[in-house]
Amino acid sequence: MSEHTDRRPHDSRWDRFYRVVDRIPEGRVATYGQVATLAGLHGWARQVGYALAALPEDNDVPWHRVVNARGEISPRRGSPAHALIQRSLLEEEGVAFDERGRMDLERVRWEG
DNA sequence: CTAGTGACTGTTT
DNA sequence: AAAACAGCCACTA
Repeated sequence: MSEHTDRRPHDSRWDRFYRVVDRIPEGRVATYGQVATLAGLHGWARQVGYALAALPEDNDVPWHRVVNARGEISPRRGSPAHALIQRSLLEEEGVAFDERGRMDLERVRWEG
């Protein structure tokens, strides 16, 4: 992000995550823990979710390519609709889901 | 400062 | 294999 807008405290921190998410290729996914580790912050998986939840609607970050370690889309408490949108976006990129709503991480996971 | 919360994860039931 | 537990860390009120 811009060096001039670092005044918001979380931006500099969360930007580390956004940077990593931004590198996930189309048709691939990464787990929250993976994003945290690649950002050099092992163990901050929960914060990755928190950071993504704080994204504005008009963002360029491929937030939909981040899933949980079970290979499924993490359920939202507030808006279930967003999870459905995420699944649609992934399916558009060719990511397949089984009848239980899970994807094959071995196959679609981005290794970074 | 304490307590509650969450788009998490690895371990144990 | 699914659910429950217990760590986990920053943000908010």
